[in-house]
Amino acid sequence: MDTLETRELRYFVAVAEELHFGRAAERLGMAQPPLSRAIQQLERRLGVCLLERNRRGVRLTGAGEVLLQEGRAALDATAAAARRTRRAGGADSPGGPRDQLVLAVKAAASHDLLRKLLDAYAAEPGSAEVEVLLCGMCEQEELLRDGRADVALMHTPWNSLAGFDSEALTTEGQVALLPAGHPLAAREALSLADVRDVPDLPLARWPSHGTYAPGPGPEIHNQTQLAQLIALGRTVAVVPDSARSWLWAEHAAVPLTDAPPVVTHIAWPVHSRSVALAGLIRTAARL
Amino acid sequence: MDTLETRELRYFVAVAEELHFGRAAERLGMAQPPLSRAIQQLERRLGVCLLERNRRGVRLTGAGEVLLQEGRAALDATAAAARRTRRAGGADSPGGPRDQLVLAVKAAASHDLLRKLLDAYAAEPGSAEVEVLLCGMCEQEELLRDGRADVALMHTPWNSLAGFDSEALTTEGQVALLPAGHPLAAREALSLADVRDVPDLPLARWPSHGTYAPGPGPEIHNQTQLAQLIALGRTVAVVPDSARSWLWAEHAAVPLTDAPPVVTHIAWPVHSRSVALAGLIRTAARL
DNA sequence: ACGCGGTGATACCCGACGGGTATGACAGGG
DNA sequence: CCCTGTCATACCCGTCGGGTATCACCGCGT
Repeated sequence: MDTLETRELRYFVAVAEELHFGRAAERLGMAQPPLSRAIQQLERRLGVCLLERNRRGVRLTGAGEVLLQEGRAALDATAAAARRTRRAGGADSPGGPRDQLVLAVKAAASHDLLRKLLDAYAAEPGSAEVEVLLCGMCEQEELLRDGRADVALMHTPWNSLAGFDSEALTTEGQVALLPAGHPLAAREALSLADVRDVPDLPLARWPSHGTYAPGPGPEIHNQTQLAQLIALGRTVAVVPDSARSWLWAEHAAVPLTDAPPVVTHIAWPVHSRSVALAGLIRTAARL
Repeated sequence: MDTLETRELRYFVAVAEELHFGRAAERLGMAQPPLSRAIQQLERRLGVCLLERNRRGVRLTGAGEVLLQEGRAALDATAAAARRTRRAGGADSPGGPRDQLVLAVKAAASHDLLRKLLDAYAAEPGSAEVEVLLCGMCEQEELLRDGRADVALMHTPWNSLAGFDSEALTTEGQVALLPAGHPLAAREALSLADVRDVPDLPLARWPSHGTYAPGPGPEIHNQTQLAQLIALGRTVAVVPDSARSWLWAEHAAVPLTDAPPVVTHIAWPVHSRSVALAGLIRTAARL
């Protein structure tokens, strides 16, 4: 009577994201009429109007917004349950598959910290196998939530630690990454204001949870692209100190006096009770 | 093919908790054979053995433990989605039902703080209606997770703030609560060691997430019971300073020098995006 | 003004599957 | 030894989820 099925949540999230029954049905691999009916049944069962159907397309009501948010979280949780259970399968029988940990790391970030962590953990007696899952800019949180990863390296202020347990590992400052020939590249230090309004060098824009803030600068998708755009003199970026390890000859890095420090954390889902995970965290904390 | 239905999770959690198909089926309001079949299907779909069936009862495998843990979380998340959506229903239409917040508080704890908070918030312009949900010793976390509450007052070190956003409100010391006539009641201050091994007064035991640690003292379920047992000279307890507001004449409170301080937090689920909630938190932070 | 395209809703049918009842296989205890 | 209690199997049935065909409605073009 009052318990939502994951099927219903999947359907509703698809419709709420597409705002179009036909496209949502296609995405779900089904026909449109049963999808319409399913959403109507869902609305009846909840006793709530979720969608506002104007003859031209669909809009979310307030309750719909809530269900989109909460439904995504619930779907993540069930997906995580399935994945983690599958991975734990057989691990109880002695001689079964070794413990395995999936560690999510932003590609090209914290490279030497990561190497040190992996080396130190591998040297521990009884350590599990660690699979490194290199991901995009802000995906670690999603990967942890839906069970594709067990543990992640995260970087405040870009990642949010909300909803996870975490331990801070290192703190570093930030530098401005400029084309080597640029006048500002000769300075000893810069402030954020200096790099924000350079007329010929618009500040690069990083995605924040899949969307880009508006602005004049180019939209950055990965580190290679950023490096090239800077080398070409098209943009300037604010990056952590450790980025110096991948500087090109055409790059210059100038310390920033007032940029917020970047803290690298190791983070994991609350209530994780795996000995392998505990060992990795202990190793990380000792670095 | 790989997406768990909430029905399957409900069934498995019931079996895993009862460790008995018959009782689980009864609890679920269904017959035992379809339940057996559903669990078998679940195991086949996950490709994992979840239960070890000895002819006498059932035991969880390692994978089963994982699914019990993760499945509970997933069920909480879907229940929360349903509840919060229902509560948000109609709130979007102007003139619809007022915003409502459910605040979970341990019964008899932080009484004056709660009163101040409610008064201050009610005085705010545009404040929502606040329903106070008085709960047992450690239920706030569950209430927040499954959507029965929107926000809670929690007390470290008893409650865990893991998985929630929170803000610290007040810190207080702890006192030993003794029968008025007891020799220790005359002391100016006590240490934890003093109250731990009083031969004639075993330390009362509080439940921690539903279970009691072993020990000689009585198992406490609520504040009234504790007060009476102390007055009867049967036990001694360690409680926050603010408990002084409900002391009886037969009680004596003696400060403890080395007890961990009790911090009262206001906590809420991560990603909450309600203006009413934000207002309540802001009010609390200003107290 | 009229027809056309595109939206979501309705009508109807069918097969899958979730659930019930009856029964079986098997172990432990009086 | 049978009786009790456990979970698994066999079989039946009704519900309901999904597909196809179609409708009702609106905006827009000519």
